[in-house]
Parts: sequence; structure tokens; C-alpha cells
Amino acid sequence: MSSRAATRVFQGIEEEIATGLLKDGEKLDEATLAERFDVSRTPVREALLQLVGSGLATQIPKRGCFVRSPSFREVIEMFEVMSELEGLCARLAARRISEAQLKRLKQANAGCEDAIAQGDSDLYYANNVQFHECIYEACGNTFLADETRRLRRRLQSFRRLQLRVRGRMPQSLDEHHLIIDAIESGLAEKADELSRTHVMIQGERFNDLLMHMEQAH
Amino acid sequence: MSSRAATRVFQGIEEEIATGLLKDGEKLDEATLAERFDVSRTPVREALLQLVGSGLATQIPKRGCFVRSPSFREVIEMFEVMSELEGLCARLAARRISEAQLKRLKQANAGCEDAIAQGDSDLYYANNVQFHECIYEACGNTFLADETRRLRRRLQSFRRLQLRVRGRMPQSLDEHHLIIDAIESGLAEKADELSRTHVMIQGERFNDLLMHMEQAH
DNA sequence: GGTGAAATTATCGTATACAAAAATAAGATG
DNA sequence: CATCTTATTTTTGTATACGATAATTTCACC
Repeated sequence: MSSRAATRVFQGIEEEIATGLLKDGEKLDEATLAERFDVSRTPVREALLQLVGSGLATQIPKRGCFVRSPSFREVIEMFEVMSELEGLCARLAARRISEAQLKRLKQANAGCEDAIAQGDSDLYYANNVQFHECIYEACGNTFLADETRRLRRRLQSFRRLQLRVRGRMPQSLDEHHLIIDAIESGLAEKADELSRTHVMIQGERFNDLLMHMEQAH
Repeated sequence: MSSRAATRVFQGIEEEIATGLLKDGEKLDEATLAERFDVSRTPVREALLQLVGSGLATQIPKRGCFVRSPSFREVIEMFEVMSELEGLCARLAARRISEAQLKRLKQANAGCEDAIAQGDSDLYYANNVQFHECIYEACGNTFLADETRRLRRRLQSFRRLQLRVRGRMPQSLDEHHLIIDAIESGLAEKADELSRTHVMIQGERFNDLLMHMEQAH
């Protein structure tokens, strides 16, 4: 955790948006937030600026900031882009990965297997992050890796829910194995294709999940 | 022009970085900038935050902000991502473009032809922007379009130089024609492939340009 | 003369104060 | 009673003031 109040507020608001405490369209009142986080308006304003920068809020001049949860359509659009970026990472990784990186990639996946054996979805989540992180590093394009992480972060809250969807974890693991094989064999196009569908399936699962949640209502 | 001082300062610094007045690694001193733009430190700090957010500066806690021009390697990396995004835009556009959008796409390209006939590189640049803008709109993915524009904007200063490279404009136009044909025929994969190479050639040309500039020294 | 510690200085990060603009409420007029 | 105008209030955007931390300088000691 950073010692800066501004980042504390930023992460705080970010989390409240993710957990649904702050809903879409809700006004982010500077004075109220300042009081709630027990700081002055200055760090709150800095946090709001960063929120706008990362797309979680919109700012209307002289009218204030408002929560901007992406619409259903927008989430699908983000998954469409995410699948492309992940695909590119995998394609490049297939050409550029080192032995050490490949080893770590396999270790991360082994961690995923253990998590499934233990039925621990949080542990799976952590190892899954590692798995993808290995590919990002192996792609040899720092800018691409950063951009992909950024988008992954934005999709995080939607992604985490998906793992709870029945039967997703074992299927995800199967896909990981195929991706590793393709990368290890240097089959760039195959690794790309597999990764793209790996992500797009998550997008579709998100769709299923929404349907399910709407039915529950 | 915005009425906000913060955005004025942001755009001002942005331009000074683009024109080379502020060089890589140079310190962005809050007090100095405040005096130069005739505002207080508050809007300067907001501008710096935005600069950091858009990757033009880095911030070291308790030590201040510094200009962060992308390295040669990073520019190449950005082109690598850009080519992928442009490719995705074209692939989706091939599936989703409307008649009206296709018409505007052809008009933009006709504008490019005129510009070449007149030998006007600025006019070519303007119509070229229109050409790509049409594809962004036609891809039917607002998020993708926004992200691609964002990256295009960051590469702008490097891109503009390239058109001056000998023989680039006519070649670029040929590529446009092929892309239009692929999109019109609904050949998604072909449109993707053509667009990707279209951008990557620019990356390579940027490479050539750098070599040339280094020789001139 | 060189090295290390303490004092000084500078700058960042935050709080508060003020000004300007917009939203809201109140009142007058038809 | 509705509507337009005007006054009040709320809130944003900017300036200034202050405290804390890191960089720098000074000075003692080896």
C-alpha cells in the first residue's frame, strides 16, 4: 500500500465501484468522499482524475464526476480487444520465449492444477494470473504487456465471477495445456488462435452469467 | 480550447514534448511550469498526473515528474501493437461495414489520391486520418476504436515524419486500395493481414528514418 | 584531504481559503 | 397557475499556506 492519500482514495473508490457499492451513474461528490476517506478535497480530486483516466468515471466540466460502469455491450467489446491482445502476446511468446520462462509457465499451470484438486478458486485465480503474467513477460514487448495488464485489470471484476461458473476451471486448464504446447512447439499462429478463443470463451461465459443473474431477479 | 487551466497546461506540456522543447529525462518542475504557464501549482499538478497517465511522463514519489519520451525500442513495440489493433479494426469492419460507411471510406481515399496528385503531404495526412477513422467507426466496437485512436495519437509525431520518406505516399495509397477491396468483399482475414502489414511497414520506415537521421549526424 | 553526521534547504504532498460558475429556490408578473 | 427573472446556495476550479520528506550543504572528526 502506498503512503499517498491520493492513491489510497483512488484504490478505495475503485474497489467500491467493483463491489457495486458505488453504482453506475452515481455522483462522486468531492466533499462527501473527502469526509468518508478522512482527507481533504485535494487528494480526492487527484484520485478522480485517475479514475477518469482509467475509464471508471466520466467528468463533466463544472458539473462533477460520475461513476461509469461499462455497459454490457462495452464489456463484450473489451473482451473482444482483450482476446486479440492475449492472442498477440501468445503469438509473440511462441517465437521469443526462453527456457526459464517456459519452465515458470509450466509451474504456474501446475499451481492451477493443484488449486482445482483442492477446489480452491481463489488459489486458482492467483495461479491463473501467474500463468498469463508469464506469457506477457515472454512476449518480449513491454508496451504490449503493460497494455494487456491494464485491460486485464479493467476486466478483473467481471473475470473473477466467471471462475465460479460451473465447470469453467477444468476447461480453462485444458485450454492452458494446449496453449503451453503450442508455445513450446513454436506454433505462433496456433498459440494466437487458442489464446484468443480462451479469452472469448470468458466473454461468452460472462454473457451466460448475466443471463443467469437477470433470471434470478 | 478548454476554459480549464489544467488542460491548457496539459496540452502545452504535451506539445512541448512533441516538438522536442522538453527533452527526454528532463525534470518537470512544478514551480517553474506554474510560472511559465502563469498558473498556480494546483493545475500544474493535475496536468502532470494526466501526463503520467498517458505515458508521457514518469513520476517518482517525493522526487517529481520527468519527461519520458519512448525509446526506439518502445516505439517499435507500440507499432507492433498498433498493427494488431488496426488489423482487428479492419477484420471487424469487413464483417460489419455499412454501405454509407463504405462510401465515406472510398471518398477519404479519393481525397488521398488528390493530395498525391497535388503533392500536398499535409492534405494527404488529413485524408489518411479520415480513411482510418472510417474503418474505426465501421468496426462496430467503440472501445476498440477509442483504444486505437489513443495509440494512433501517441504515435502521431513519429508517423507524420514518415510520409516525407520518399515514395511512401503512393505505396500507402496502393495498400489502401487493397484494404478497401478486402473490406468491400467481406474478406475479414485478408483485410486484417493487409492492415497489419500496412502499419508495420510504417514501423519499419520509422526505423529507416532513424538510421537516416543518425547518418546525418 | 576525505568521509560521515547533522543542519539546512528545497520540493513534494496535503489542507484550507477563495473565486467563479452552475444548480436550485424564491418571488414577481402575465 | 404557469413561467420567467432574480437571488441564494451549492460545487467546481484555482490559489495559497503549511507540514513532511528527501536532497544538499556544512562542518566536525579521522
